[in-house]
Amino acid sequence: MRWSQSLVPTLKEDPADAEAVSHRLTVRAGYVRQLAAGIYVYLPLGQRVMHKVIAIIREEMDGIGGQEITMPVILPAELWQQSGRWDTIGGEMFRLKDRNQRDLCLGMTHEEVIAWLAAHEIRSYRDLPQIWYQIQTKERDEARPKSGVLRTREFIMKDSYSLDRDPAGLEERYILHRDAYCRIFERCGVRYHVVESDPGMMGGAGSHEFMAPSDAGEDQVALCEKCGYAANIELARSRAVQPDFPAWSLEDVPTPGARTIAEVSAFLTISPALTIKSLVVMADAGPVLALVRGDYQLHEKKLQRAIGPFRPAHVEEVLAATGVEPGFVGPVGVSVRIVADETLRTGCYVVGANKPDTHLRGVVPGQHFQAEFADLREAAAGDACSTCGAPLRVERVIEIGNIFKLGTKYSLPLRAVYLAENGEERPVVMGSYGIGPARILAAAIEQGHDADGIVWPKTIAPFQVHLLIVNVREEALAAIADQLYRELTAAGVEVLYDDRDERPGVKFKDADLLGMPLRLTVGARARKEGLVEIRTRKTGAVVTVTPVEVVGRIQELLAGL
RNA sequence: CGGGGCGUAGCUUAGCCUGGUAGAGCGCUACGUUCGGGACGUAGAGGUCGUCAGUUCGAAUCUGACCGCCCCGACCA
Repeated sequence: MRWSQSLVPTLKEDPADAEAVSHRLTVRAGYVRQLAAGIYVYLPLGQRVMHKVIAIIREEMDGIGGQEITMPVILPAELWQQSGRWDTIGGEMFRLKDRNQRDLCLGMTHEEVIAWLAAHEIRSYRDLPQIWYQIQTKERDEARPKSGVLRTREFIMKDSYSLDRDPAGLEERYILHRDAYCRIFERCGVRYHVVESDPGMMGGAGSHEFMAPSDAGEDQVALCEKCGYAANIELARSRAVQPDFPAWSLEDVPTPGARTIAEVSAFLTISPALTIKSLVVMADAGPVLALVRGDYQLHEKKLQRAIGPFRPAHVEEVLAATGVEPGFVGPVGVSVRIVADETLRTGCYVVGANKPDTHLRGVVPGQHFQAEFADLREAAAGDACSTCGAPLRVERVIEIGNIFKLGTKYSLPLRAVYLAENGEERPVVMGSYGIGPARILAAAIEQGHDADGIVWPKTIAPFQVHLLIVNVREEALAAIADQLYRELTAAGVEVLYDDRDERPGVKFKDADLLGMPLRLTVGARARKEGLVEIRTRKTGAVVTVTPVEVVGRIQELLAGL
């Protein structure tokens, strides 16, 4: 591709509204433009990256027997009413009416359509198993689009769905997908972890997420280096390291003005691990007191699993439930439901005394108050792995793929059933599997960049070679560069040919910014000594070769990347 | 949805507090010089200062409403 005839609008300065590295670089290097919050145009270079990622995904999906189809973006409400998700999914679903006032929505995922299709077309156990997939635009009215192409309201997704006779079949299809996903992310050159995850609104019996380590990520995972345990922090299990508990006897201690755990532990000069954090929340059935050890964070999803939907209590509600303002609330002597984190089964703690400016020291759970116990705390770095005991690491990540065992959650309401060998009618057992190509693009940049710009993995770079002619007006140079462009292209190497009439500095800066794996420079040395330079973007290593050697050396260098 | 910030030329922005007809750098056009790490000169084009209403003799500037964008949180594939 000749740059002089292409749309590659690079910017000298960072766009004012971009913060994440991948956001800044995709905009500056001319890969994308933002049309509205969470809505993007892919320019030619961005489009080429997406094509490459998608081609890899398609190969691997076809490789496990996937059959590509395309489902509609506009969907009738009835399907979603049948599965129940018309009501359970909130503002995230774009909804509209047609000219006859019929309810429609824009597709955010396609389990319902797949179940509908299966209900119509699958009749016998002989028709199973099946893997159907599509690579198509999804629409989700995200509450908060952010970080460029990482979280958008419209995005391409590869979603696939497996149909099986029974859970054993689902397990097979699930493993096939897991392994295919590993190959996809490896081929795309992104680092990732496979972690246990929360099925969330998808429902079902189990799920994993594919997580690319990056500071720009929205999720966190807990990892055990020793035994390989890996889980989203939303459900990660771990064992707290127990402090040495002093032999306190039960007594009130004055703590004037000390409300937060930090203030109380500093005032009493004790470790936060010797305190209990008491939080009042309002559940459907009324107030609940949730307890975690002072040095831990309450994980709201875990609490929700334990008590159902809730919200933080207002000050008046805290007063009504405990008789004291937030800051001095504790579990002793209150009459509300108490749910405590597992960590608190043993020990001796300082808690709020439910009296102003007072805490209670020497509280022993089970003796001074009764509680239900559940896993409520967020796993933290340094916790012991619940499987092997080694210390856990916590890492920030970008979710680039996920796999769900759905079971019969959608096949039952949508009547996707088949006739078994023995004549029995049975529900199809489903799985669903997603990958976000744009997140692979962004994760690759987050993981591969330096101060000068992007450093693409060769497999998803828009071009392998950035051919740079230092001065297009020198005919001798132009002749050499044109010739190299033709030869490389003929040899099947993808070349971005910077044939613009720009000064060398501009071209070098842009080459670094765009991030192609190899840069081929035709400049003064070509004129004087008949030599051209090949520079590896990642390492900066330069080799000097004669023009006739170029194609061979380029292929060699690419093979080595 | 709650909190914070910001909307001035294609991009990055000054001016706003203290009202008096809008400025810079980059980019763009033309010509000349220059040509291996974001050159220089000369001459140009380009702005309903987000929108609407109000205050005022006069509003980019003050007030209100609305719209849009970013960040934190909530929510969530």
